[in-house]
Amino acid sequence: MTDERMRGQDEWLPQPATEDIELVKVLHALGDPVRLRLLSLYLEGGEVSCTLEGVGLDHLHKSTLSHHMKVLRAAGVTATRVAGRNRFVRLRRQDLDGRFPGLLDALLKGLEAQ
Amino acid sequence: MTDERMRGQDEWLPQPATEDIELVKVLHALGDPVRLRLLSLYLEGGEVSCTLEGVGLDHLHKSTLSHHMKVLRAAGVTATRVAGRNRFVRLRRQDLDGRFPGLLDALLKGLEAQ
DNA sequence: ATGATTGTTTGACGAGTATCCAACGATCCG
DNA sequence: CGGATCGTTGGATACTCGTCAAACAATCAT
Repeated sequence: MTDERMRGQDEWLPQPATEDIELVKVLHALGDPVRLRLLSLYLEGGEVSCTLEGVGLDHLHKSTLSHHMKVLRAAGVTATRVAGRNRFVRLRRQDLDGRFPGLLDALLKGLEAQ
Repeated sequence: MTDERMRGQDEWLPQPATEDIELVKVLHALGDPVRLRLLSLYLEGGEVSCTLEGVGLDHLHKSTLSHHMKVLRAAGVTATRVAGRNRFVRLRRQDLDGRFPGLLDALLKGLEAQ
């Protein structure tokens, strides 16, 4: 099932509907150093372009990062808006907070603590 | 580094010290259906024997479950006390709550919601 | 149009992992 | 002692996954 609420606004990459987000898939998606680093970027708020520089992920090939972003999107963690050549990624904070209350806040605190 | 606080009491299987518990390893350990099911058992409180019946994991070989329990222990999620032939597993709730405040609570709520 | 930019897709490869099975070690019980 | 119980370990196998490289598609700029 695909989320339909954003129809007619912009173009978005496919993502699971809110009610289809599964905890085990979210945890699996975040149980990787690269994707957890991406999460910490997204947690800072706003939209993030796929072009990443100086965030400690320069050693990775662009296709590798594209793969990781797809995993996060498929798990329901992020939403990706398509604007021309660019993709802007943001956290699905409202959806995640509604489905797993306190999870993102705990992860944010945990990431800061380390 | 190994946690030394429990010396002289009982025999425990090796586990990482509290300050060595890493968020990404915890998330990776829990990003698996079997281990997340185990977590939900441990979250109910008390110690749980390794003998599991009627909890929806009967289809797995005992060595497979032993492997999953080892992963949880190595990630710092659980502690295992050895008493004779038996092993009693419990959550390291205090350690995890101290290191990642709110994480276990959010996971518990998330598991109940599903 | 031509070329540069941005990101995805596909294939390949090595590393990791989930599972079962068999064997083992340790422990408890007659 | 001898057998049963509880759990771990090692090997084998199939599958998943992280990474890179090359090709591709779409868009923007000149």
